[in-house]
Amino acid sequence: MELRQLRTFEAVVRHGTVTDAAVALGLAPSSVSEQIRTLERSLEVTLFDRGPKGMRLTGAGERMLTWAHRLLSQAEQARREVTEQGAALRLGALESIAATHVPVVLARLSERRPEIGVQVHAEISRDTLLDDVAAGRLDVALLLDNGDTLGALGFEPPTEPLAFLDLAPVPLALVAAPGHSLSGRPDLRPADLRGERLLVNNSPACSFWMAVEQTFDADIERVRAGGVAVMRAWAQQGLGICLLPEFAVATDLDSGSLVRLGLPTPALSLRLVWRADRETLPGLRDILYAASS
Amino acid sequence: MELRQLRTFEAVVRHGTVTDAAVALGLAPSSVSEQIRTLERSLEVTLFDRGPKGMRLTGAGERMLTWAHRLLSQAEQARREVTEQGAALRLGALESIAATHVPVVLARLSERRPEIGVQVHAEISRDTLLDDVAAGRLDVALLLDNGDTLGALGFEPPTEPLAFLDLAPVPLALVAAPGHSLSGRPDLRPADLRGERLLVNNSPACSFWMAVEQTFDADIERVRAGGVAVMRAWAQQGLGICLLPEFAVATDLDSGSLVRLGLPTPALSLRLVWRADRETLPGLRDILYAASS
DNA sequence: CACGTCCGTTCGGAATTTCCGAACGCCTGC
DNA sequence: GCAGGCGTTCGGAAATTCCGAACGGACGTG
Repeated sequence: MELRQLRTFEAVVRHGTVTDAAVALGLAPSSVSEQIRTLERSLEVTLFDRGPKGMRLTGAGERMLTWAHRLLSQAEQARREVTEQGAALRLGALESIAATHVPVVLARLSERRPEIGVQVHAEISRDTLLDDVAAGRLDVALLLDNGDTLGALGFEPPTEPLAFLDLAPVPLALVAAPGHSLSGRPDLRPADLRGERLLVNNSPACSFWMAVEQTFDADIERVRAGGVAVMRAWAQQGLGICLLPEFAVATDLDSGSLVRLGLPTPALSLRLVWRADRETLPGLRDILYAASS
Repeated sequence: MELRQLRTFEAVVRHGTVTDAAVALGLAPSSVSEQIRTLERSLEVTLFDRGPKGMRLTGAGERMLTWAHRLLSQAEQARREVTEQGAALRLGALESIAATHVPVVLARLSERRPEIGVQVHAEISRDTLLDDVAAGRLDVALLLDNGDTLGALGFEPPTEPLAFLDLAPVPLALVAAPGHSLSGRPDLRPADLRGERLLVNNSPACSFWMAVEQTFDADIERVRAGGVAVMRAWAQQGLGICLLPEFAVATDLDSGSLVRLGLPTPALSLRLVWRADRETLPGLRDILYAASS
């Protein structure tokens, strides 16, 4: 598997046919066809269903496309960073918060120290994120945690010395469909939820799931929904209740399509993490200063 | 910039010299040197300071190393995710043979290629089974047929190009109750059965019924029994004769509760079917090899 | 139903890339 | 001064990539 094949693969997906992709790539269709075949053989999977109207992705092809985008994008980022001599600070964030919280941090930093360049990397896995920080591949990471120690939410940080600073609280809300039997009751206790179905997302490693484990006993039924959007939708339809960050459900709470249940929930913190021995890194103290409230 | 160059680059960093990296990579030092030079030219940066003791990273090289690790690691993650989830071969079989023949095929495959995962789907209808193969929802199907072409038994295969391999014969036996007037007579002809009642099962689409149609004239009375078990029971009680796979009546023949009539019967074959254009499917050739006698 | 068009694939051959081995220059240590 | 170890250059071999021609399949049109 080489980047050249991924570019070809991605071009076939984008253009829909080997023939059009070949035109776009400046290659003959047979060359494109052969590259795809070679890639499939090296991976030992079929990436496309061939049809008279062109190429349709298989399930494996869908998964490959996600990776192809990422790898090609990062290869281009690599090229840019390596060739430009600017030492931008490399900030990693989980995809779950990259869209919502990273722009706020960047805006604040840009306002106070506009000369500091920041390069953002979205990661799927917190472990990978922290490993990248520990190994020096990222300068800082932005993630959700709570408590006084790194990992108090329930995950195991790497053994390398990591320091952190909490930038902002991230309140959570336990929400349910309008008219839910528990809505309107203040001072709920976890025991009051006995018999409820608690929607959780895909992964026990997710911050929200960990927050659920901090809040509720194991005997409350967990139902795996997909991501945050699915959880919200199911909650709206009365299929269960769920614990989500307030920012994710603020609109629904305002419009009445969801109601907040009166159970105290743990707050998460937006936490910046870096290697403790890297505080001499140019710009790090600046970002710490600039990014905090 | 290609992944192969990044692997070479990373090896030079790890081993410290072009010469040692070449040994590790199984290449000549000149090949390694040229790959590094080519990479540097494509990025338009110098990645190493050359010295008498080997290669030392420049600043750009340090930055490149971070990316090289990430890209190579993610390429490997991509490979694993794309191939693993697709690795299970989807095998469909009719329920009528799922219990009797599929375990044999799976056991044989597991013995020879234990790393190939198979996901079994039992189907009720052969048409559905073959449609699933034609449409790519199943990788292979296991069914009963005979003759040199798909469908020679009497069914109509889909129009998509399907290939097949016969794995094993499935002999049939024409059986009747002990003491039947035709028992003990060798060299029976179909005409000898005039006046007999021929037990058949529920569906003309069933392989056994189709085998009956291949063997007997339409003027021999058909009596619909239920499934194989019901047919066997009725034959034992002298309610008719029936044509069943030997494996289904072996015990009765041994114990004498049924007797075999001396009429040559067509043999069925246990047939593996797949899309002809899917032979690049990982594991398919392996399963073809492993599953055949 | 025949034909034309568009699709992807195969295959032999040409073009290009990669690799190799030999030769070389540079630097260091003895 | 010399030997050893390093990386580089270069001509040639080997491997890979690409091309064009030919083919078969599917679909749409008359």
